[in-house]
Amino acid sequence: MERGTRLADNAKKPRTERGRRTLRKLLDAAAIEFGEKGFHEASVSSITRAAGVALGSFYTYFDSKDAIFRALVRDMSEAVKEAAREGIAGVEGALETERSALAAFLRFAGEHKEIYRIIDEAEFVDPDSYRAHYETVADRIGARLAAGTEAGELRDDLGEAEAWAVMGMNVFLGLRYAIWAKPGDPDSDDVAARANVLLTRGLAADPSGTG
Amino acid sequence: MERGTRLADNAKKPRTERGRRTLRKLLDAAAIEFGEKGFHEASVSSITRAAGVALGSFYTYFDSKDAIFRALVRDMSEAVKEAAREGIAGVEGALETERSALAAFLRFAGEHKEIYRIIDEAEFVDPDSYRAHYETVADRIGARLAAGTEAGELRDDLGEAEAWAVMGMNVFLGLRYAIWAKPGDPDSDDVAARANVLLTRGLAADPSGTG
DNA sequence: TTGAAACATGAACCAACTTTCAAGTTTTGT
DNA sequence: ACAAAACTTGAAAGTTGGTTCATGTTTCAA
Repeated sequence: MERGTRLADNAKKPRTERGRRTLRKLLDAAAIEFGEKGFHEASVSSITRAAGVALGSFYTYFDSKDAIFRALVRDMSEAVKEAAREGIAGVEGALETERSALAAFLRFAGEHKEIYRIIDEAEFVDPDSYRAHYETVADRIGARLAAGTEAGELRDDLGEAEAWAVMGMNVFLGLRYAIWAKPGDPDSDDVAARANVLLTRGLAADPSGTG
Repeated sequence: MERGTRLADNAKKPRTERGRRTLRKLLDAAAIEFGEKGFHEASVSSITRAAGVALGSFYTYFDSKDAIFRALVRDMSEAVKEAAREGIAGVEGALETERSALAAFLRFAGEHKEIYRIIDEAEFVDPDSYRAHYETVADRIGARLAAGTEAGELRDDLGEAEAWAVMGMNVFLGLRYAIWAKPGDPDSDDVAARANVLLTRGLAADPSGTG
């Protein structure tokens, strides 16, 4: 999809430069407000106040509070996927690819904590987008796993379940180590490395060490 | 499952039998309403209507809409843990235990879809309970993994990250195969078995099969 | 039986928001 | 320069739904 168009589905496209600036200010303010307060606590007036725009102007660009939220969910969903895409560019090997994707996602989540909350709250405000987001991500992971199988690097009995398992692992490691990071926690690369050992060898002890 | 006692923290304890019946009706109705509509869409009056109780009676038992939601979150969090606990009772072996726990969780989630939504929405309505829920579950999984290490069955370098990874896997498999179940999907035992192979051996192809 | 406490009731109160609107200002094309 | 279109503005309309309250009924112990 083209660059500026993504958000335009629900937004009434501005026709002047001034309009584009105002729209951008509203979207940026909304991302922060929704991220900090959640959908219901954030108000249209708090968004326009933060954006430095009159309350009424909001409705020049969006039909409703729901509409701007939906626009943001789609935008953030794209941003997450883009971050992972960039994180694996040029990486060789299926397992290495998964490691890089997770490390990139963890870094991205740490820098954009609001994205987590916005996508999570979409479960209630915009269920279709929420579901579409995770199904799309799972499909992408599934495709990567299939490529790894094709290359002989991964087992040949992998499917949708494994893709969802990997995604869940990644999301919860992000929740714990990016969103709820504590002092002394391992960094993104450490966490990604540990997860990668799990994906590579599993949890079982080496057969040789059995006693 | 048995509710009532644990909830009394936020509930104003009824002193008569009639009071206990009314409280129970409100809690059961609230679980259904919150599960179907989410916190903000559900209203106190919809809850009392569903419970067959007058609007004003609600405030005889709860200080606010938030209070009854918090009571439910704690109750459901307990119920999830209890389901997993029952599912692993008497099971031998660390990997078998994880398999049984996941299978039990998947069955439970399928039968109580409202629990998923209520715990998810706690992220916004009652963040402390939300966090407490996942930290407690992760601790439990971590303890099981440590026991597996002690028994020589699991690797000796497992820690918090692996516990969160396992939890994330389980939660997302529940989302996909219990909450968003589709016709033709594998059943709980199949999904748990596939996840268990991942936990046991990982995703990598057998070295012998390399070509 | 009787009085006090517990409980039930639903209309009304009230605060918080979303959305609309009529009146102004700025931008753009000609 | 001029008019039409785009955009801005904030007060107020309109809604929604949580919470309160005065009044009535039921329960329970003495």
